[in-house]
Amino acid sequence: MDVSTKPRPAAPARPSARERILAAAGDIAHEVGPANMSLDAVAARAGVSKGGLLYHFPAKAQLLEALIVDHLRHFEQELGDHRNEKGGLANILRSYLDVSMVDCARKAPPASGVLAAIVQHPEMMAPITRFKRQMLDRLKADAGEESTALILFLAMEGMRSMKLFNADILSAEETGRAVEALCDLIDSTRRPANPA
Amino acid sequence: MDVSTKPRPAAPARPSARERILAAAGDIAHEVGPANMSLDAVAARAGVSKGGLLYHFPAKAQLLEALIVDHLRHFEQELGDHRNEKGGLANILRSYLDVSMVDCARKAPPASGVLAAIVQHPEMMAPITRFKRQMLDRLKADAGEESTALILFLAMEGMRSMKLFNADILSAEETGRAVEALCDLIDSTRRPANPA
DNA sequence: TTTACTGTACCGTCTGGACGGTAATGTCAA
DNA sequence: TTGACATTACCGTCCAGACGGTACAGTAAA
Repeated sequence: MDVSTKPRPAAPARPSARERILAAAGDIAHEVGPANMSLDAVAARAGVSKGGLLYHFPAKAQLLEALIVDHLRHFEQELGDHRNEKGGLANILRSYLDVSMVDCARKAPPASGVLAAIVQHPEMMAPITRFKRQMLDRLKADAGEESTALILFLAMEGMRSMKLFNADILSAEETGRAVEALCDLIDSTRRPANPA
Repeated sequence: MDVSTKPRPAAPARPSARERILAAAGDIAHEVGPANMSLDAVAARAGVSKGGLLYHFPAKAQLLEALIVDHLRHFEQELGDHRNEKGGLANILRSYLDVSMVDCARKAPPASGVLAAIVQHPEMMAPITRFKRQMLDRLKADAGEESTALILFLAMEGMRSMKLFNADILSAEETGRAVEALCDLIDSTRRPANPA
């Protein structure tokens, strides 16, 4: 009953302004289109003044870059978590597939933020391209056959792009069957677990 | 020697203003980023005054829409041509694969125009989504196994998205091997040619 | 006369971002 | 203990420039 235990009456344990801004940027980009994301709108959505926003991100480009960095780090994090859960036994192909699909099942906003960054500053695609190239190399290293890694990678890029554009083309059933087929592909070309 | 045979001294058989504008839009979108495509820049690149541009496309949204319609019609056209070349014998899966890959091998600008449209007016994604859904249905109808159609579709979406973002992730060799693998997949699950 | 533009001038709106506050919270010497 | 200053984390306003779009007078070919 005593409200005084919570010094701040509203918003218990509210995320930091920075996090709120990043999340708001994704939301706004998703709502008005990635090309039309204005700082005013982001600030308002984040519950921050424009001055406050510019304190955390002195230029729009820096906000956009943060969106990308965040996204990449988040994916890498989830990939690591997934592999640890499986005790490091699962091969990367499967982890990559699972994490990508979980990512795609999420709400669109975060991806829209990344899209906003890319279309406003095409050069920001570079770190993403690098990241994906490394990802592909990791897949190739662990795949029994190169073609398996390539097809899996391409299929996941396809999934991701459909999510990025909010294009719900595949039904849930089709998505499930596609994943199943990719699993079969991975397993059928799996190389001998350990040469020892 | 007589220049008077060509009434216009410069640019022999120059494409129509409309076509030039559409092409210029793609170029500009590619150069400055799909979000930063301004009408002034497009008009200048197309060698048309701003008034001239607005004569053909009274609003920016109409230019963007034309970019999408053009792109879709162009793809459909190429698909038809490809099938006719093969005397209608090639199954759609192969035609779709070939045409998609040719499309991806082209210079990026046209795709950037489409991207510009989508990110500025997300609702313009709808016709593209519809088109792709129909494409997928056609693939499914002709595939021996649904999973083949799904994987091929996803992989091509992946290819297309990498092109869209100018991300040259796969080497030419990898691309070739991926296509080969997809061909094998199509052939290995081909259903009996004709039940008659 | 119509079509297909050119060229210029202009308007209102939006946007990024610069800037000058300010309140709260340290930090530290006297 | 206190006053002086520094730092952090913002707020709110203002402005120059860019952009989409309008208006309109002119022109050259069909």
